[in-house]
Amino acid sequence: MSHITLDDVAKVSGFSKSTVSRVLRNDPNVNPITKEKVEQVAQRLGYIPNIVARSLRSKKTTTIGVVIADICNPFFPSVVRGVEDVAREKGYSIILCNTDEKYEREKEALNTLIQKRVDGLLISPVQKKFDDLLELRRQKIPFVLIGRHFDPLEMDHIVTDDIRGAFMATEYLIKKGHKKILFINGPLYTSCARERMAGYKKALVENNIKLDTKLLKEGALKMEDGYRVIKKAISSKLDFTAVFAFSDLVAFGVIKALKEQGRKMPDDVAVVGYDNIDFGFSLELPLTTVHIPKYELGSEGMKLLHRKINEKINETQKIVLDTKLIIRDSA
Amino acid sequence: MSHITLDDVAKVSGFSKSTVSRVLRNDPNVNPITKEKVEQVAQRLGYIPNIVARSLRSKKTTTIGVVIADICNPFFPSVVRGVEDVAREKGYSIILCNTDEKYEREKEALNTLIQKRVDGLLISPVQKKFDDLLELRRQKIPFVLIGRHFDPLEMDHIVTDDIRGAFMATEYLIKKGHKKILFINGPLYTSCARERMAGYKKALVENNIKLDTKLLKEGALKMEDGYRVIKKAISSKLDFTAVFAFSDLVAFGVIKALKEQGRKMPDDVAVVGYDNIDFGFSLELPLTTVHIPKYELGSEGMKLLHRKINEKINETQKIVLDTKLIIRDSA
DNA sequence: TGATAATTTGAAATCGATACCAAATAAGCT
DNA sequence: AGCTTATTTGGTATCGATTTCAAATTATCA
Repeated sequence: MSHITLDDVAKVSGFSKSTVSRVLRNDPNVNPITKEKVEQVAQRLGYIPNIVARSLRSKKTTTIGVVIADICNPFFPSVVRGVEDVAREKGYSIILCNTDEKYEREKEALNTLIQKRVDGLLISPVQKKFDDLLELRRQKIPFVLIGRHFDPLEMDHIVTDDIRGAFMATEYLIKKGHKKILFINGPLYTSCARERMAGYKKALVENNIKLDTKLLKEGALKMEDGYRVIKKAISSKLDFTAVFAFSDLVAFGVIKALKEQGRKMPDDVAVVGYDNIDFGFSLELPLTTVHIPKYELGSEGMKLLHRKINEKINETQKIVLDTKLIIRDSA
Repeated sequence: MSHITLDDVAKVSGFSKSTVSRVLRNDPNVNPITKEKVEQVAQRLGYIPNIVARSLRSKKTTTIGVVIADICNPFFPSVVRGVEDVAREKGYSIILCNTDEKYEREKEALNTLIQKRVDGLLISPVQKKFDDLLELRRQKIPFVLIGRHFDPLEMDHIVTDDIRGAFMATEYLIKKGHKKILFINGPLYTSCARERMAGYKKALVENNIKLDTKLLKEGALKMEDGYRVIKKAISSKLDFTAVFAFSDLVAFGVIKALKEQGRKMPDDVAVVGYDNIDFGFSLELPLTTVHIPKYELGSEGMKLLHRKINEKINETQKIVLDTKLIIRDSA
């Protein structure tokens, strides 16, 4: 006795495979009495449906792929949690893949996910290239981008209003009297870095502050990056009174470097982060930051994906969630 | 043209399905010249193997289930990352499920994972009941418990030495002169809470300190729990000079409450946490804590699972990883 | 009551691969 | 050359469900 199959249930209950299948799928076209009988037999035999077989025939796996940079980046757990909650509710499981911000890894992940025939994908794309995404489109596999988007490519996505987020952060610093705001931005191949740059510049322009390109740094993703930039800035005597960091993680590095250099926060240097990750509040000086609705990014993204999978929506859906400034003590 | 199948590749290349299948699986029993030809055709047609079909026949899905309490609990991302890295390397994908520490959710998760025919499971069990795990065993599905274990049940697991961890933490506090150490433990249905309790008591005994049950609290899992316990302890004038918390998360709550009550750390009250999560260092006063090798818990757990799946190991494997005390400033 | 429609059931084909065994071909050796 | 063995290939059954379409049964109503 290897495993009880639908066949076994059919034989024992005396009904056909078709009928048994209908019962187990809760197909309404079946006599309640029959249903009852079949269910009892299934129960008694300890029948466990084989979803692999079902998937092969029905061409649905009730599984979706979630491709992110790194679950250890405190930005992502909430996103993934949002996805999983909605996915579970709708009957999907999620396969999680980390790319470490490497295009090749993203491509590999998408490949196996395609081969495993996931019903759809939620992707926080690396954005160094996008051939792999075009391939998804060619395969007609529904997918939704999370947190980043490719502007001219007309792909479904859910993002946050980063122009506004960066604008608010920068303007807040300006209103506090800062004119020399060091902007440690992320890699410019990401849409969010480009948009935050736009927000930063917009705030400067509207407040008649001339852009100083020496105050623009890019490519920061991790704590070390923030740390390194500050160390270098200080050793090269760069003049700045405030720092706007690409992420809270980067801001943490900034704060660490500042502390080591004996610069006081927020008096010597004001610091504003981005993301509003947990524990940003538990710093020596709670971090002022721009809040991103991370959970909603995931949950709403999954809802959109679900619609994409089940309804035939042709137009590209673009969702933009609001950001908001969280004022605490670091600026 | 819906999708290119192995059949199509066979027809176009002129070889049989069997041969084509062998080529695509890298079976060595095939003429290199044939292999070359078939691969070219597959490439040209844009053939994408259907792993669902393969899984049905081969009874292997190259997918494993990962069941944890909550990816948003900062303890888990590293664990999951460790799992995923090794899994990917060995050719597996991971399906992630959150249980929120609820038995019913765990049971549901295991059910769908069984139905999806995962090759194995990594589980951080809720431990309120374990019928679902016995069912896994009955189904002969390999699984490894992570971070928690059921002592008399002889199940494979990978855990940390929590008796020693709690012992070290407690003894450290004692050596610092503390005699009244409030122990805010986790729920006693978890093996780790019970072991930490044992470590705590052992340290007291070895140092001739009488156990005061009023200093024992249990059931704490989240920040709020730590916060609440301290508030209540202080309002009821409980006498303590140190706190040993079940987790860093709980310790954060403790610290918050302490701060609100105007008690200084570490002079009025010393605090020690557990887990050594990221950002524990970035507190006002960096947190003294017990380090758990989270990544290794995941990666080694996955390695063990892989062996369990591929070799027929009958004896139960129990792995115990070392904990270590991280001395910082909070105690 | 008899014709028609609705409900319920079943038989067979199918999803796309792998497994198993047999056949064909090539290689090795006395 | 002739026989044995190794290598390579092919045919068919199979994994375990769903789908499609037809048949049987029951219900509806003039």
